[in-house]
Amino acid sequence: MSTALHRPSTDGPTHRVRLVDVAQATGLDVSTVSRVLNEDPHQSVRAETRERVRTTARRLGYRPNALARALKQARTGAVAFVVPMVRNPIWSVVERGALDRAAQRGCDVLVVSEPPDRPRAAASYEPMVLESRVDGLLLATTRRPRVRSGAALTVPHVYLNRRGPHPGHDVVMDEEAAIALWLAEMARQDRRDLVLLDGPREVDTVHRRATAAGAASTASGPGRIHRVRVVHAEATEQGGWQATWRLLDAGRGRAPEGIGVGSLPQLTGVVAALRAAGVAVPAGTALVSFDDDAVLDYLGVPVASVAMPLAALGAAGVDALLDQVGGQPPRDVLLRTPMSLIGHQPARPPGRPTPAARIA
Amino acid sequence: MSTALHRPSTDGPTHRVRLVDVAQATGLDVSTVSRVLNEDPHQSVRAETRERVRTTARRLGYRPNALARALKQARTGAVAFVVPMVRNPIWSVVERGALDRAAQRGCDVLVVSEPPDRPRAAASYEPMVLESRVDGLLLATTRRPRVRSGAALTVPHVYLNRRGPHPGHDVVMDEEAAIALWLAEMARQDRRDLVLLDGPREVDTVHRRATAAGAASTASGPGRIHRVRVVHAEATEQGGWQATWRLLDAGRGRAPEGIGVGSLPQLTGVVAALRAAGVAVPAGTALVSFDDDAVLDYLGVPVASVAMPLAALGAAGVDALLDQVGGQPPRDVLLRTPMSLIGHQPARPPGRPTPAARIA
DNA sequence: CTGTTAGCGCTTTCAT
DNA sequence: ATGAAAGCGCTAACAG
Repeated sequence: MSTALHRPSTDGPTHRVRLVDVAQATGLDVSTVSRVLNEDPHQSVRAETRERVRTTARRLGYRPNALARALKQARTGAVAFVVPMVRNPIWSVVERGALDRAAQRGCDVLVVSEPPDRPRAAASYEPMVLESRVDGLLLATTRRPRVRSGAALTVPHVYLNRRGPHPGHDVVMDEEAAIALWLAEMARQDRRDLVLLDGPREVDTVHRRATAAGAASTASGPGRIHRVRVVHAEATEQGGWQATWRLLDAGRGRAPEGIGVGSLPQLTGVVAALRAAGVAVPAGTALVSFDDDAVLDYLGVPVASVAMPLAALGAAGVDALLDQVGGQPPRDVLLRTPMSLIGHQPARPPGRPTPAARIA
Repeated sequence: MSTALHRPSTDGPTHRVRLVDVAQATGLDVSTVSRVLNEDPHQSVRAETRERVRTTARRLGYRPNALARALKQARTGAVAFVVPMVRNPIWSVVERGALDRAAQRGCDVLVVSEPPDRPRAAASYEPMVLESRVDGLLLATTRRPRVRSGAALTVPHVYLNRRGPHPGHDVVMDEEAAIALWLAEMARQDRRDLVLLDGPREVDTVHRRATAAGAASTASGPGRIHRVRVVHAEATEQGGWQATWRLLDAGRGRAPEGIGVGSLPQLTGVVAALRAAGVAVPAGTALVSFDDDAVLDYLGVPVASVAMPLAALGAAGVDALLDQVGGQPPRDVLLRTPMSLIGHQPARPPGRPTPAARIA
């Protein structure tokens, strides 16, 4: 009794409230209650009844059992988003875009993180669908899906930010345009000895950027880039650090006039190495990051970045996947969102005159 | 026919394989098949039958329907891990620890990311359990659970790395010990003017570190720290940057002898500010991070870090939660894993003599 | 050792 | 406008 005093009238349910409980409380049949609560379009229910059901359900704190509903409807209303568990912050932006779009479309997203040291084949996630845990797969696996890796997946799926072994399931951004943007800016600055420093070739985005950069390198001519070397390294601070030193050694201390960097952790390593080697940025070497992030303002040197449409990528992936789940034939998606090069100046001490103000 | 030629004999199922399909194929009853496949301890099934079932199930590619099983057993075998969607990489380590332990205990983890700009109350995740999506909640919400925020959750749950409004549900690390470790080292180096630069007070870990630091500050005496100021700022690069400049302004250019930094993004901002201000690290100001990460080797200056038992935290959270789900009474957990202070020297150019080698 | 049966909570067709 | 009943795929108590 003393405890009861402290409890609200809508008491925490010892056993969960089921549809039948609502039916009982209102004196109606479960089917009627179900129709009301699901706002069945074919319904013809008296407004008074409808109100009574709604009120009672709310009072009892009724929550539909997702399991039973999914079992009956043969659809879970959820998709899995397989994402590499990396320190690179870009994925949280993609995830955010996917979550928001999925919420709009009344669907849950289960994020499945894949440890990079234990990469799994895309097919190993198929059981999640076969076991009715989710309706489809949004695949951004660490390991690049190999063309010859056997049969296509038999469940609804989309490869996000990478191309799968078979056409019709890829949602990707325009990496070639990103490379072109970088090269155009370098050409404008009359920088001709360039390096693309990126992750392992096995990553599909890297592969596409490297191919685009290589093609640009061979297509020399008036006003064209003369030389773009592609360097692969681990997508870590250490990878960027070591690769930069290798470049400096190979150039006998002469740094490339421009480096495009494929990932944020690598960029940290590159900046550290150039600073340690005494290379001026951007005077000696101009840096461009293919990821955009708040940290770019705090590297101590000016860098530019290509702002890729990451949130749109996540949203497009959800759209493509849910369309497949809904029975539409799969299709490839190339995001053509216009991109731009963003300059990042090192942050300035607050409350102090900026250089511009000083001049004025 | 031409397509059939290219398909393996274990064809992709147009309709999923159910238990009844396996039963039919073996000529047995579904209950028998179920017993075999679940390795029912009470089972007494002929070894030959058992083998036949297993073989057939594998051949047909049978996968149990998780929905039906969970519905019947009134248990999903999954827990939700609510984690702030932040750029701080520590959470991926916690997550990893949780995932591994959950896998050991035959349980799935659904990661639910909470956008920091849309913080939600812990109670808003209760429906996930009431709707039978998961069996329990591992809560690392952005917003600190307030003591007066109403009734306790009625479902199995654990607050991870923060304390909840009611005792018995907290799994936390020893933040006080971390602060003590830092202060002891500063005392050893005879540094007496110290600052703890940390996140917003609303974050429980911050609250506990700030309290511990404040207590140490008042307890002065022979060999004790004389002064520890606590400064709160956003847990971003910008937060660390701005707070550092405020400190420098307040000290008329004199930097604190030591700064303890609560989060990695803040540390980046602090290092950038000290570099811009020309403060020598560690000679003028010694930096200690309460997060450990690979990036610490690439900041260009020596820093130390307190290695917190993050993976163990995730594992302990899963243990505590699954015990609750299993019917045991909830309990608080304080991780007493011994911690140590780790020194990070800036990375050195590869293939060049280290200072030690140069001396030798 | 194996089969029969009931039922988890819900949706949906059909009947009234 | 509402109720009755079947059934989603599985497990577990009970029969044989």
